Amino acid sequence: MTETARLSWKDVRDAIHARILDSTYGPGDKLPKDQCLAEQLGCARTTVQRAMRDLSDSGIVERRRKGGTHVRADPVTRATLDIPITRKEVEQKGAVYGYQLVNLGSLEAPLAVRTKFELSGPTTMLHVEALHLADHRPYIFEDRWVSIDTVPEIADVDLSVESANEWLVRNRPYSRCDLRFYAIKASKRHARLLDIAPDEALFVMERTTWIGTKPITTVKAVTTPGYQLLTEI
Amino acid sequence: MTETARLSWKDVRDAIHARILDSTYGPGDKLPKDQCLAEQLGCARTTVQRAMRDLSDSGIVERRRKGGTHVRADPVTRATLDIPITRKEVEQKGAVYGYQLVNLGSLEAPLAVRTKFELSGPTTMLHVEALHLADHRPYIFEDRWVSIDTVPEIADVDLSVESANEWLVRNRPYSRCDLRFYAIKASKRHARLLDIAPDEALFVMERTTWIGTKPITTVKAVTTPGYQLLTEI
DNA sequence: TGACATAATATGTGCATACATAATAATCAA
DNA sequence: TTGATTATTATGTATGCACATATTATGTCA
Repeated sequence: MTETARLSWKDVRDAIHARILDSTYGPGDKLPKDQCLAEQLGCARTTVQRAMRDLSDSGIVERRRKGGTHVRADPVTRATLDIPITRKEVEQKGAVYGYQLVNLGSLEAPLAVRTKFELSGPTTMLHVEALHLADHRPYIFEDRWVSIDTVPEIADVDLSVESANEWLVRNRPYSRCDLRFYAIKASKRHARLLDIAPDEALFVMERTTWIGTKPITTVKAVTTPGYQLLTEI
Repeated sequence: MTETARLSWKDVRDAIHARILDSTYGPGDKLPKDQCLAEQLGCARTTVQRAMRDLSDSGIVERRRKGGTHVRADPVTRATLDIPITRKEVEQKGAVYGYQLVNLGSLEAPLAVRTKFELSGPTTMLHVEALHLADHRPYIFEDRWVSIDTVPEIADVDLSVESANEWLVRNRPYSRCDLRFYAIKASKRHARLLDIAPDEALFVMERTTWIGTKPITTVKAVTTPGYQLLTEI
């Protein structure tokens, strides 16, 4: 009944977060310095530091050397997205995964692709179009360009059997990844491939990856109507 | 020329990451234990721990007590999304921000809303529809429900002047937030409000927030054609 | 006054150490 | 063989301390 267990950094984080939530410290306010909070709460400064890093990662506070710690004045909604391999995603839902190569060829990358990769000159790339199926129905149509320079081994992969999505993600780790999400109206070709009505609204996920400064792949994943992307809870 | 500067945890992280990238350790492989890596690299275990936590947060490795550290067998694309206040987003683009209240009323929350909040009984909530403008053109249409129980002060806010988006985010921090993204076909009402053609494909962001277990607000932000959501670089 | 060097300061990092915790492996009883 | 108990082990956490680094505040000189 005298001393309870020592404080964990999560306790400290929650204590500080609670003070922000109950407006003890409002948006833009400066928080006491680590050392001070450590004394107030009865722990080491290292523990406060650990807690603060978490709050900072979550976008709740901002820290600057010498400047101190402030509650973010313009809060942002910060979330972490996990995009799994499509096969895993389908299996996760309890559906049967299927894969179907639609089109494959080595050709000049269009300007849009070169722009994504920040390439200037003309470049030949591998173009792969494929369907991912869930329970034998179209699920996602992927339109992919792969850098032959960076990933020459892709030529030896039988893309009619194994999806480029899976092979690349397993064999070609990346060091940089850009994502973008938007909506498009289904073209006639999309409608035919995905077996839906034309003019349907489709959710699109675009992903571009590099290893160092060298481009690996860029893929446009066109989902079927009803598809939703959720954040982790 | 004997001893260089001591290793930073970022150096250690990059060294380990490099070994994963060059397939010294492939997907699913077990990594040496922290202590061992610390000796190999010439630093304290704490430093390896710090590096490993970062790799773990990035989804590159998985760690389990006693089980050790493994390179993720099923890599996921993990990214952090920042969704700012809409006004800030518009101003960031160098456009003039505008706001326009479309509809306001206190009424019975529909089932879809109650489901999102995991509420069982009938509940009266504040329903707010508003337009965010960029350079005097419609930018985002927001369809929002606010819990009057949790946020009674919302009744005193003049929502014809200040957006609920901004007031809530500044005055009502949340402890939990769910996000979902998808595409819809513009209804006639959407078309009229957003000044676009009907049947256009629109990108939608839905956000639901709680404080503890108490619901705060759920909002469906319907964007105009061409809108793209990007990850941070 | 303004430019530039200098001091002060809050956060960031590295390390040694001790102990906590979770998950596995080993052990032993029934 | 099975099932419960116990030991082992790799990661996780807390602490004190010293020093690094970035940034602000101060002071100095032209």
